[in-house]
Amino acid sequence: MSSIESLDVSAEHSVEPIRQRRKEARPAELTAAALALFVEKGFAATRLDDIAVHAGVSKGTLYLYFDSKDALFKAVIQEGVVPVLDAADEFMADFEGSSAELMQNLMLVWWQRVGNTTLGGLPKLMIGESRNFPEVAAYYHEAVIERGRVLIQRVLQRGIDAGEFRPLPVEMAADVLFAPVLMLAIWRHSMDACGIAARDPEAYLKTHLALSLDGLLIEHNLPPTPLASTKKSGTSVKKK
Amino acid sequence: MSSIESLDVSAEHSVEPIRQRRKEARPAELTAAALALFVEKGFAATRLDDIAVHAGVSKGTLYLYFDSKDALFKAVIQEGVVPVLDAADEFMADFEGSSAELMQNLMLVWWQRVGNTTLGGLPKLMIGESRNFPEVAAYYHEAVIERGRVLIQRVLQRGIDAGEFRPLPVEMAADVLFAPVLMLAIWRHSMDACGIAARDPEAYLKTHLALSLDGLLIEHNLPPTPLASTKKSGTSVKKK
Amino acid sequence: MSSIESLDVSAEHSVEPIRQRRKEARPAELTAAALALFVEKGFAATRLDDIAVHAGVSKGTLYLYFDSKDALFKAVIQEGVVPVLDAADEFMADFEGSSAELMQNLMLVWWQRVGNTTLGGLPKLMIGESRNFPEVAAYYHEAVIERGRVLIQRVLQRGIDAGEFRPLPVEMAADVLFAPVLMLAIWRHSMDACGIAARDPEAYLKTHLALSLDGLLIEHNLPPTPLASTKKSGTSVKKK
Amino acid sequence: MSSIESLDVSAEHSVEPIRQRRKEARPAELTAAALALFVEKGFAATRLDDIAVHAGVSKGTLYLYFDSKDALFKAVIQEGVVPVLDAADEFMADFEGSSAELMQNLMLVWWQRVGNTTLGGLPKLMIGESRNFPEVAAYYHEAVIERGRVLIQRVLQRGIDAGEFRPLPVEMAADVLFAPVLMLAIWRHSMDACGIAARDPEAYLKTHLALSLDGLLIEHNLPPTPLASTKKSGTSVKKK
DNA sequence: AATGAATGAGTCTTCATTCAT
DNA sequence: TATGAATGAAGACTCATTCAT
Repeated sequence: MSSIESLDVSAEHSVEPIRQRRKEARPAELTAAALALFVEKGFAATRLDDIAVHAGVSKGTLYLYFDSKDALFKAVIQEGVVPVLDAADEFMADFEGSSAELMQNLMLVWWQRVGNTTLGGLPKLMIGESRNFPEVAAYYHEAVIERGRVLIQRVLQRGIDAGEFRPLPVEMAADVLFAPVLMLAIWRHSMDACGIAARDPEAYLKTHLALSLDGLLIEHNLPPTPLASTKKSGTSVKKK
Repeated sequence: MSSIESLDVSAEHSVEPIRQRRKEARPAELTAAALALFVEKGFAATRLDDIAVHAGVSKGTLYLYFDSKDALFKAVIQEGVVPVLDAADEFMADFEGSSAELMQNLMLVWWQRVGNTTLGGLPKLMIGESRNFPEVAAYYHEAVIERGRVLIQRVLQRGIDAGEFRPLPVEMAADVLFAPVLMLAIWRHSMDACGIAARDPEAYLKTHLALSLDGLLIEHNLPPTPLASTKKSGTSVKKK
Repeated sequence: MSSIESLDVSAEHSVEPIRQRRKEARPAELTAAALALFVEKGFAATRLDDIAVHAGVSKGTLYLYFDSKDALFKAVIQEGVVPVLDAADEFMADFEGSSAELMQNLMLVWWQRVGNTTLGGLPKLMIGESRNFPEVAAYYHEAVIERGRVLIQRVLQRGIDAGEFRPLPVEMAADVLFAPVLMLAIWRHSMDACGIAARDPEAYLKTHLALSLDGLLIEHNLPPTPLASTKKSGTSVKKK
Repeated sequence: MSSIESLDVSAEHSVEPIRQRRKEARPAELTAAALALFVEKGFAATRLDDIAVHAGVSKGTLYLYFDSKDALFKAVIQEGVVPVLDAADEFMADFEGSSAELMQNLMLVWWQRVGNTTLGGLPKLMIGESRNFPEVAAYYHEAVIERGRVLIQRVLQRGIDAGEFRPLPVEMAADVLFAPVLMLAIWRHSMDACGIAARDPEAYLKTHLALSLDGLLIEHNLPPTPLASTKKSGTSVKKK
């Protein structure tokens, strides 16, 4: 289901002798180099030569591990996806505390463990290449995006069920809430990288959370009905 | 200052013979075709041949109007930026009503006039190519991003001054607030275009606005102090 | 006999109204511009665009007078050849004086009227393009080179017959004698034109004539037999 | 000073495995093929494809050794210059005999070792391309032409000092004396190559030498003053 | 397993040539 | 007659891919 055409690049985490360790590490070194360059220049503009140099091997060596440039791209995504999934699973196992805190932790942790790492380039990469690699995009969507969405949706539902959050269309709200965090990661690998600095990430995230939790308005005039049905409530008329 | 090398692509809408009309319209036709393909495939993966076919001209014709593929890219951004600036200027001239309504209008109008049009692809394009075209990125940043930011910041400040919005670090908040709208446009030209549908844009924006205005929490415990210092919220009851 | 394929570019020297004068002058203006650029850059490296600009017309106009770039080249050679032939015919009609003076005049006049003018570029041009335009080369050879050779040969024979010059294989000697003059013209359009100055032309020619007439040696030990049969005489052993 | 950008084409004739031998020989094979075609068609009219075929490699291989067509041209000149310099140095080391014989040897050897070989095409090539490659022309001038000139000048001076040659402006005379030899090489690669045969080289050179040494005139009337002032000669009788 | 020389299909770019006006 | 916009075949150059070592 969630496997691209060729999953033969899967990393088998067996316990082999030390001498083999290096050999086994090779593919990961290659995909790491490829990821960095794909994120920087885009898939088409990245030369295999550069990747090889970046990884400290010869160009021919790439073909010992990957059938083609396309296959390398797929492997890059695949390898990048795995740790994200691991991190996601690890999370939310048994969190005690308010849903607001949970939400806050979720975002901060994502930023620290994913967004602010090399993997933070994946969203930019997939955004740029999804139309050129629809199958990979589908895989990424299913394996990462959808899972991430569900995760946030669960947090939202948790808050709603606990009477902490207002009733909301969780599917929509989840996307809206994650967008600023995604943009932070995207920015870091685009504008940011060419001298146009973004806001301070920590403060940015803090603002995002505060805004999301409390909203802009000082005086709220919220109806008890769920948001989905409140057509005109968004621009609620204040008493003035 | 904020103009790339050649700004001579200005379209003077004089009343000339039909054949001249065509000649003058050519560059715009070419950049339109180029924009569509650059957004779809990325700069490097787009062949000039395809652009030419898309525009209904021969390959050589492109070189009558643009010195190189790079120059064409720059022109695409430049041409795309102009209408956005025009729309921005036109906006916020004299709006009567609450700042919340103003904010809502701003986003809806941007979506209808920019995000949901061909120009909506520009953010995706610039995100993907900024590191390959730093000067163009700088121009785009200055001419579009910064102006857009300031616009939102002004709306926020307007609301704060009127006692409608809570005091906020407007610079941060502006970026946070625009991120979901940007992501909507980005999504439309990436995942969306390869079958992975996003949420319904209208509903998505509505949720975003509702969330931004009222926040997630049912019970707000907001201190009168600026947002940056509000750490542990979520327990006490708002006056209502 | 001495016509290239298409001789339809021949200039008809009729006496037409002034308004036509311009029209008639066109081809000559075009070939003049072409000659200058062909000599400067070579045939292949010269763009018709440049020629048109140089001649102050549009590119399309060239095709009103010449069928193709090749045809233009042929016309350039043809036009260049005519005045040279005229000058040659005019010369040597009835010269009174020593053959040495005649030879001297021949060379000086050629330099002044041909070598040192725009036409002086023809040798360089033909040398560079002869293998790409064998027919043109053949025409040029027959119409110019061979006639020039014969001219010099006649001067030599005149001197020999008058007992002024030693008996020599006139065919060989003619070529040898004209080589330095040709090199002077060639140099002027190659090295000379890029800052590497040749010797002063006048002094150079003077040296050439003196050398040709009197030779290097102080003490000559010439046998009365013609040069062709004097195998070892060139390195005549001086008594010492 | 007199080296173009890259002089790293030096061929180190070490004793390496066969495959390495080939790798090292490649650049020379490529420049050899390029020289042949550049001389034949000129730089602009020669296609890299043809050079590749001529050298028995693929088009891409050329780019393994040379950055561009221009770089290949430079290398061709550079490689061609080296053996000429070597031959020149080797020459005139310790020659015993008359200066006339020395001059004769110089010309014959040049013809046999340079003019009549592939390298004989260099003059034609440089004449045709000097204005398109001024820096290369400057290098060629300094490294080859100027050195050749000096060589001949030294021979002339040697003869003058020994009382064998008349006092002459050696700089002028050297150029004049070498011109016919150069023309012989130029001719061989231009007219000659398209069916218009030149004179027999050996006989041509012999005539050149005889003429240069003894002059045309039977009766010399040479004043003891330097050649530059001998205007009207040809009447009085030499002592014998 | 690793290399890097060699390949050639693919892309950008140029420019001789055409043609509607 | 003259123009210059448009064309497309041709050529320089790149780079993913192969393969002998």
